[in-house]
Amino acid sequence: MAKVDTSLVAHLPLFAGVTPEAMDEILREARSARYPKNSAIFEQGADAQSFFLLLHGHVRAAKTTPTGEQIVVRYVAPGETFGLAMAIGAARYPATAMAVDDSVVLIWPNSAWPRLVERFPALAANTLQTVGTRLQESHTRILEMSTQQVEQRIAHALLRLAKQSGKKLDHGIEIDFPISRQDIAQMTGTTLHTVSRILSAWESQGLVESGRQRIILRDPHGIVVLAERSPDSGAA
Amino acid sequence: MAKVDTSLVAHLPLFAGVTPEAMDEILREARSARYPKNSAIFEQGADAQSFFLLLHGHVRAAKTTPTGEQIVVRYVAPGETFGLAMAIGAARYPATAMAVDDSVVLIWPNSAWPRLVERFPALAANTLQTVGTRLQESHTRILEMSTQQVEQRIAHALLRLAKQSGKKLDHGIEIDFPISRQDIAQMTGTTLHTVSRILSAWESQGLVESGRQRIILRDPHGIVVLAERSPDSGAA
DNA sequence: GGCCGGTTTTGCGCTATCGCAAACACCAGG
DNA sequence: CCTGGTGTTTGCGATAGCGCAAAACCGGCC
Repeated sequence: MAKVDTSLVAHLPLFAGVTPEAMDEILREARSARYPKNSAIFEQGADAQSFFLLLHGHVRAAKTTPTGEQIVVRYVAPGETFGLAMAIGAARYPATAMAVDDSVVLIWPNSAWPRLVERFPALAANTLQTVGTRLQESHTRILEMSTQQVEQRIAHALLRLAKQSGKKLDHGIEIDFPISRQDIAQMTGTTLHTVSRILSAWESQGLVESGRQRIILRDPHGIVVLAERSPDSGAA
Repeated sequence: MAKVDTSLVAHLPLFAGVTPEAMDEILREARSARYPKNSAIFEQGADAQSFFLLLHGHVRAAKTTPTGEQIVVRYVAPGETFGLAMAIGAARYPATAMAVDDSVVLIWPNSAWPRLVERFPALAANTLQTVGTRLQESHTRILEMSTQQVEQRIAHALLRLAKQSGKKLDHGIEIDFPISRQDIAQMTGTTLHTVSRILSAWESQGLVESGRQRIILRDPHGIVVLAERSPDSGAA
């Protein structure tokens, strides 16, 4: 089994307050694995047997309805945990995780969690913090879906993606993994058609530049303005 | 300070795995307080100084936008915790909590949390579980808002309220606290007008009976059917 | 270098739902 | 018993965004 370099992950929020020796012990329980682009890491409804820490790449967590519609729960960036089903008391994964880029993850068996938490209570506290933050983000998303129109929701979604996984360019910010109109629609509760229309409009205003599964925010500040615009103060 | 009876709260999920002596110690750090109907317990944005456990009554947690719109994050039922801002690493309350009925709560100062968690690690684990469950519920809500129409969302919302806080009647289930059309609108991302129209329609079909801040599900199963109906399979 | 499949764009009608406004009902208080 | 006020019902446009369908595009692969 590949040895994981402690220094690469010790600074992550998950391990705040954990000593280097403890890190060794924690990492000894993990194995690492590589998932190629577009491969599934786990499926919604499957027995939750492991939890994960993303080292490289990007992972999309999506939830599917009985009728087949999907929403994107979130995009996982390097350094973030995912698949914490058992930590929160679920026997099955509530969503599907798929690598949207070639990705490398650390994998712990669920059985290790109770032992780790007992030896390193900071892990539970850190995880609680993380999950709490995600809960708040979910509430914010609900608030947006309830009170804002599609254009504003898309603006917020892109800004968040840019902050989380944006690559600074000379002029603008590029979202650093492949993302389609459909994906954005599934993040904002709309359809790919509407997303396409809005991005086209933005492109003609010089706010963004985009193509096949690729988006560059050319005028982030202009998009912030859009995002905060009240529903009626529309354009001419 | 009023002494809290251990036996009343020891069975709650929050205290799973905590010994009776430990319970004493935990409860010694709390005080209890009574909030009359329609009084605020804490306000969104205020310094988070305490966390809460609801003993009696019902509390509404709501989030407000800069422009004044509100959504209901959740209704808190007896036995549930709320205002856990600090446990999840927030310095300020992300929502406003208001008693919708005369309510009694236990209050711990935030400063007690680190100490309690250190002495009773089960608390952190239990809280993680709770927060995780709420996170999943939030995702479900986002999924519903993204994929279902208003009527189905209202159906789901009422069914959840009935499960959480329903009082069984001879014929039907009554939601056991005052709730307005506006409240339901704020739970489902619609307007009180639309809620009113839909409830009126349901009433004429004998599915519900409702009045001023009062709702009785007369045919819960019929509402389940509505909730699960696919978007197009509409009525005649 | 041409072909294939997924992605994006765009037109067009449709409708669920909003938004406003007015009329009502009901409970609480005096 | 009357009255004020909050919550509810309902009518009637207005419209944002959906849904379908078709065409254009783009990139990688053979």
